[in-house]
Amino acid sequence: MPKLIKTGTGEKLTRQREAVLGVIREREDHPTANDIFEAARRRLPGISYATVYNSLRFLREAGLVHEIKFGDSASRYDRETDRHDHALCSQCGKLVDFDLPQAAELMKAAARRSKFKPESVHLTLKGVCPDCCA
Amino acid sequence: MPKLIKTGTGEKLTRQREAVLGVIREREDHPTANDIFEAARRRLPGISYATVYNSLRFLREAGLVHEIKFGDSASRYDRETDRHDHALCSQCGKLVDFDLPQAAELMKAAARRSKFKPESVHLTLKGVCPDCCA
DNA sequence: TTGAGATTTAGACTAACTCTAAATCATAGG
DNA sequence: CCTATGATTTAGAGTTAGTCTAAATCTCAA
Repeated sequence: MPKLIKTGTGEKLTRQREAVLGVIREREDHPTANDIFEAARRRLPGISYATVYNSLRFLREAGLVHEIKFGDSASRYDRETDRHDHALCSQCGKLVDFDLPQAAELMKAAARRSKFKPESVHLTLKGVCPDCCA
Repeated sequence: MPKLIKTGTGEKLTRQREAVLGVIREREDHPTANDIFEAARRRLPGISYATVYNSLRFLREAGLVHEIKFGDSASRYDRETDRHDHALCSQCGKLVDFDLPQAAELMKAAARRSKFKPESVHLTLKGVCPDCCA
């Protein structure tokens, strides 16, 4: 069902990789590698920690999952692979996806200012989420 | 000379903290904690690794330095404490500061989309720096 | 001069990965 | 059906960046 973008010899969507992808796809939130390891172990009891990391790298390079790195603590993984931005709640730590429609112009403006040849932009909003505001 | 923003009992700009601040202030680039440790040791030979980290936390909380965390590898420190954005070269890894004048509106737009009460925005451009472009 | 609190120090510890080498698996050729 | 070649997985050791701890040292007001 999932289309592999990545080609090259011997890069298959194995049982383990499928389990990891399944875990990420069925979750609404943004699990860490460790969360994924625990959930994947429920589907495939023998799966190892290293394999989860290997699978995450494979899936990321294949464009099937998106890795979010804030410097704080562990990377989080996201089933949403289209370009988008993140809002991080300063109270509860919740991470929410959103998309800024003006992203393309934004990238151009940032490129003009920095003199870089642009490849991608990512915006992070820090603030208080609706739940914590209430 | 540096104004302490942070007050509260017993939070002094000690010799060690001043050395750390001095290292950051005299550099054009964005050193890691380890770079800072090595440079600070040249000024204050006995300074310990832990003290550099303690000082960096102190200086950050006092608003005297800015910490940049990309998920990749170590945090970097920046003498520029005003709000600004970063461009990261995908070829050579160089990190450059720039400022987007429309940041305030941007924050509002992001807040609208995400429904968060905004506190700060940060934008990261990935691309190729002028040196690598040439 | 003293002593209470702040700060520094060395080094142990931790979290989050990454690496390694041996075992296992998948499959194309015989 | 066998086999062997390369890809993949595994357990566990290693690494990196940073935090913690407890003892030593410093500072300064009383």
